[in-house]
Formats: sequence, C-alpha cells, structure tokens
Amino acid sequence: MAAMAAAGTLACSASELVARGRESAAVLQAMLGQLQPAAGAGAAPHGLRDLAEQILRCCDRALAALLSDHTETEEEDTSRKRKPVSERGGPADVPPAAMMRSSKRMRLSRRERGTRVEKKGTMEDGFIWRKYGQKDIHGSNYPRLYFRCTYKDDHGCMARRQVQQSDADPSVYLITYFHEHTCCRDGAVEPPPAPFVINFGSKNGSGGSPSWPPSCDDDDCMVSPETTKLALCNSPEGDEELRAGTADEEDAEFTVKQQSTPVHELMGILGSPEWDAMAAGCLDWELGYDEMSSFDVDGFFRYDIDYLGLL
DNA sequence: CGGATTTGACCATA
DNA sequence: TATGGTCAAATCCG
Repeated sequence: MAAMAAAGTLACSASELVARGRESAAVLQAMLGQLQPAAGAGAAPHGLRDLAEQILRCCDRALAALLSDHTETEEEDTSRKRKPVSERGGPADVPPAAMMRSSKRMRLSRRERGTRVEKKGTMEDGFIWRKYGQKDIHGSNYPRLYFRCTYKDDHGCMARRQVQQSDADPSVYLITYFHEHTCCRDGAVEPPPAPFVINFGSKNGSGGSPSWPPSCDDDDCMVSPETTKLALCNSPEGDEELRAGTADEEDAEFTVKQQSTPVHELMGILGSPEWDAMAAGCLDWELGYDEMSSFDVDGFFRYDIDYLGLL
C-alpha cells in the first residue's frame, strides 16, 4: 500500500520533469526553426530539427506512459465493480439499439485522474480535437467541454481532454488530459515536415515568421486542420504562461515561463561535449521505457534547462 | 454532401 | 438523487 503511494508520487514527480523537459525541447525546436531563414553560416546543422522533434516525441511518450501506468491501475480497480452488460439485465422493452449504446459507453471512473494543465489565452495545444460534449458544471460559471482525438476512429487514439474556463480568470483554461495520443506513433500520422518555424519569442507574434498558436480572439476558436497538421505530434505550447500538474495533486503544480533565448547562445552549445551528452541522452529514450528507470531524468532536465538559461 | 459541432438523453458513480 | 461523462440524432457549415 505504501509502496503504491510511493510509486504514485514518483510517477507524479517524473511526469513533472518530463513535462518541463518537453517545454524546453519545444523552445529548442523553435529556436532551431528561427535559424532557417538565415541559411548559410548561421543555419542549423542538418538533422538538429529532427533531433528536436525526436526529443518532443520522446517526452510526449514518456509523459503519457507515466500517466497511463497509474491511471490504468485505478481503472482496473473500478472496472471490477461494474457488472457486464449481459448481467445488468436491462428492461425487457429496451430496444436493441439502446442496449448497444449502453454497452459501447466507455466511461471514466471519477477516480481516474488526468493531467491538468492551465493555459492562458487559448485552449489550443497543437493536437486536433473533436468536441463530443459540453456540460454545465454545478457551481461553475462556465461549461466543461469534452474533446477526443480526431483520429480516434482512424487510429484508435483514445486521447481525450476536458476544457473549462476558470471562474477566477476567464482567460485561463483548465485543461485535463486523459490517455496518451497513439495517433502519432509508428508513423500513423506524419510528423511535421521541416522547416517548421514557431515564434515563441513574442506575445503578439510580430516579426513576420509564422507563429504558434495562431491568433484567435474567439474563445471557441478552433485551429484549422491545415495549420494544426504541422504540429500534430509536437503540440507546441506557445502561450505566455503554462502551468501543469496532475489533477489530484495541487502541490505538484509548477510554472514554466518561456523566454526567448538568443540563438547565438544556443549555437555555442552545439557540437560541444555537453551537447553530445544531451543528444545521447535523448536518443537513449528511444530504446524504450524500461531503460528510463536507470536514466537520471532529474539531472538531465536540470542540466538542459539551466544550460539554455530558461529558468 | 460529408464532416464537425450542438445538444438533449442516457447512464454510472458518489 | 444529484452530478458529471458519453452517446448519437439533429443541425450547421464549408
């Protein structure tokens, strides 16, 4: 019992670290993208953008794996309490169609926790979501919106999210994620083609290069598929502020403020022994989740973030 | 016309 | 029984 609690705490801590690393990787990818227009002496070495994308994908997978580990355990516990449809014995006059609907209904246990993210100004996260429901929540001024992955049918991606505006600050969206995106694994969905430039540096997106997220005044504004396809697996979260944590761990939240780092500082790292060590660490992630148990995640991300001067 | 969204109903859980 | 999550028919939209 205590071991399970400890494991849960460890998973929360690790997911925070992975999320932080993911933010750093997104910034790194953005900076590499900014190098593109200046092709020549200052241009990003070939393959670095691919590496940045790889880091992002690794972080996404690791985060999803960490979360699914303990949420699936909880699901097992609650599912045992649920009677199979055949045993529920619905009313005799229930039409077959209604029974079919009932059996297809896959509900989350209220005990099942997702990953909570607070986003300011937009609910966009780079993934393509399909809204499947909306509900007025008792005691809340704003309805809760329910989304699932657009590729649920195509690739069986079970990723879902719930979005609700904050009562305290309507410009803040409380987003809770459930399950991992499987739609961008194994090439099910093509990763963004290079070059892909994300402008993280300014809040107003000025500067001429394409920016993420696209400007949108309407709170319900959804990003066009043409735009979103470019970031399917990377989900660059280019908001001025992002807070993330597990939905049941208030104290586990942390804040990441993204800043613009001069490109020349980044370029100073490339090719150095430090960079090689960082790259090797990222590539090792591709070996699988088992290897992560012996990987110094905390040290890696502290090193990464400190070196880039993002904190 | 096909895909996405809306919305009322259904159902599980606390 | 109240509340919240999901379904699916109706509707909207490009």
